[in-house]
Amino acid sequence: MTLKIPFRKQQFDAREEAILDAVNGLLSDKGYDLMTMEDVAAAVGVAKGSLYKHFSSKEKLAAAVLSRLLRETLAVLDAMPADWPAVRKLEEILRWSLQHRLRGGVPHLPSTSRALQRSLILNLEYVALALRVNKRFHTLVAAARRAGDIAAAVPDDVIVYTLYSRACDPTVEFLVRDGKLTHEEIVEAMVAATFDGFRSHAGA
Amino acid sequence: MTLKIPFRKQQFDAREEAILDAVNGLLSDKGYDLMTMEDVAAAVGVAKGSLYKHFSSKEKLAAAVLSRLLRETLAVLDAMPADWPAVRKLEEILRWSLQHRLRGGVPHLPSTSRALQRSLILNLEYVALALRVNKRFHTLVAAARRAGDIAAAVPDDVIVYTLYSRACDPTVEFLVRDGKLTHEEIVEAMVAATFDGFRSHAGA
DNA sequence: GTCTATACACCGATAGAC
DNA sequence: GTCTATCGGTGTATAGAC
Repeated sequence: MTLKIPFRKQQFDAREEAILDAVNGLLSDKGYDLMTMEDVAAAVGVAKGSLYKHFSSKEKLAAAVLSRLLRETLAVLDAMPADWPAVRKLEEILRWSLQHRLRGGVPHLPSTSRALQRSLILNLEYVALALRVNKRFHTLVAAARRAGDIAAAVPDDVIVYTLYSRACDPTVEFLVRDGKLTHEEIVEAMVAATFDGFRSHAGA
Repeated sequence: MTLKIPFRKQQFDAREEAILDAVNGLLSDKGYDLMTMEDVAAAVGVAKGSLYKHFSSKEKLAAAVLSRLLRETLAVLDAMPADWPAVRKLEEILRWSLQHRLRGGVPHLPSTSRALQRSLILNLEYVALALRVNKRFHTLVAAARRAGDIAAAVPDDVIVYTLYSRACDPTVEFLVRDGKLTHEEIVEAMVAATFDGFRSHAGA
């Protein structure tokens, strides 16, 4: 059997990727509510109506982008050396999230828009991926706690949710806007603040 | 001279307060973009058009609510015992923010809506208040650092911005929704996570 | 000053020509 | 499958009666 892929199909897939990339940028820039289908069409360079031949709704479009992000996250987790301590893995996943966002990626949490949140719950693919990511995070936190690396005062749920929240923390935007710190310094400062806190632990 | 305030004026002011309270609730619930003037009118119990006799636009309305919140914040800062260490004051202001939000208050940061952000920059009263609050925060952080209570790895800006961000951290909503922790436990866990971090500092 | 009614703009989604 | 044109719905803000 021949595996040749028709040219038209290739072109279609390429355009679909371009659409996802455009939505990625717009989503991280203006957010879901303020992003219009016309914005997307203009960014890709096609007519508004044509978008609906690829994605049947604005919600499906956003879900596709966020699902892609979750798959990337799982891939990053899989690529981590098995001998790293769990707490190190948690640190690295936060570091990756922040770096990814500074490169123009979408944050994990779509919590900025109630409308988007509600539609995502109905999206089977997204929910399945989100559950897998969430399970991986919880497993890591539990392992880190068994190893004695996690503070007793901070419950597991707080840690996992905070990891998501940090990925869309507006602090990043403000620091970038100020321009006093490099992207790398921003990432390291936020990782340090998250894992070791504001307080100095030098003295007693 | 008589200081009697006309009845009509009292009624007008009372209604204005009611409007601000309604917007406060809606803003913390659906956010700026999804909140419509009809929502506000329905919550207050007046017609949509009547709102514009009090506030000339939706943006002014939101700015009024957020300005009121900033004034409250300044009042809380003023009410703190002068002999508290600066780091203690920072901790308390975060604690107050989280408690205030759990009681139904609006988060400080309008960072969820680009549209709101842009209009606030043009609002003189709001900007002036925001600058005052920001200055107070920076002064406290500088004092805490001089006292040796702040980690060297975390710049002042990161601390101040994070204090704002924490006040509207979606982690709070998720923890409330899960229902495993009481409001008080949520506040303490987040304060602990923010100031002492995830990592256990028990061992070496 | 509060109401009803409406002007005006925008957006998501669809229809139909090519 | 991509375009142009448009429908239906919604939201801010205003006009005008009372």
